Amino acid sequence: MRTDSKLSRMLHVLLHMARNNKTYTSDEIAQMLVTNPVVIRRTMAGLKKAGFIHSEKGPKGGWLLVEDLSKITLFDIYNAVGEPTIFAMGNERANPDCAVERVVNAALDDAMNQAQTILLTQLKATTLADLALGFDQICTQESFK
Amino acid sequence: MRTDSKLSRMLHVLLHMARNNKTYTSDEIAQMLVTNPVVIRRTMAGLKKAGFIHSEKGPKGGWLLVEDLSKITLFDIYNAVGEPTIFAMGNERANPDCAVERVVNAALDDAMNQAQTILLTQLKATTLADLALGFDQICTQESFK
DNA sequence: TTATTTTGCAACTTTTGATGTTACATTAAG
DNA sequence: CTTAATGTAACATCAAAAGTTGCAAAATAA
Repeated sequence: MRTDSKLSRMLHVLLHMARNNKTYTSDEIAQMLVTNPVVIRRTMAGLKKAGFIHSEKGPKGGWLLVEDLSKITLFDIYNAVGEPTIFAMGNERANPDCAVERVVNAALDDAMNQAQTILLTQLKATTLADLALGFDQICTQESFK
Repeated sequence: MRTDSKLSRMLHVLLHMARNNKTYTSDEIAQMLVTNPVVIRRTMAGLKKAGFIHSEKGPKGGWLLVEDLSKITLFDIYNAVGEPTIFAMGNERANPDCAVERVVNAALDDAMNQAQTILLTQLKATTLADLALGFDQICTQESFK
């Protein structure tokens, strides 16, 4: 499969939404991310369900950020987009008959669990406000580009 | 794509090879892993190049482990099978024009790099001998199964 | 030297999950 | 009522891992 970029993309979108504080249509966002508006709706549905954004149908409709950036962690977004699979490698079978394979599985699972814990801990420790701050430090003015 | 299981599979094979200390044909190994002998040859070619195993053509040929388990780490095998991609998620573009996206990328890269470091450190810290020992502790006798 | 067994490997096919696309229903503004 | 949006189902595409097929090369044994 391809690399899952839903988390990355949604962070990108949310930071833009926060900066410009306006409603965006799926088409605008799709152009920004160089993709399709349906993909945007599909992914942003999760953010809506989580209560971070709001959507409105009809003319003048679109998407609007309704939560404070400081209250949203990267982990929250990871969750909101469906907790995508983290690893591209892993064990062949979950519950093998072979005892040798079980030992191998346990070793790899252990290493991967440690890595996953670090990753999720990092995501939990970072808010969108942190990212916005980082942005302000490297760039004064920039719209969608 | 599917989850890469080359590391897992090769660990499984090598532990069996060490236990029984004989040559195995690709067909035997393929049956053990429930796959195709060509897939086995393809993957084990990396282990051969790394010097962990030896192969012999013709009748009485096959694969033989030629390195001490205590001298092979899980990381060595990870390398030998071509350093498979670790993460199934990640950034959309490597070098985006958009400054917001660069900030997002940096945050995710940082978290993922930390996780990767932990994972590889674990793999480096574990030898096949460690796994064999773990096996002996949970099982007295077991052949391919 | 010939038949057999086995690795080596190129070229293709299949599988699987993310992403992309099309079509149409629904809803709100004017 | 027309237009501009979201909501969603159904299907198409893409990419990477794994699986297959076919055949060359080499080694053994008769």
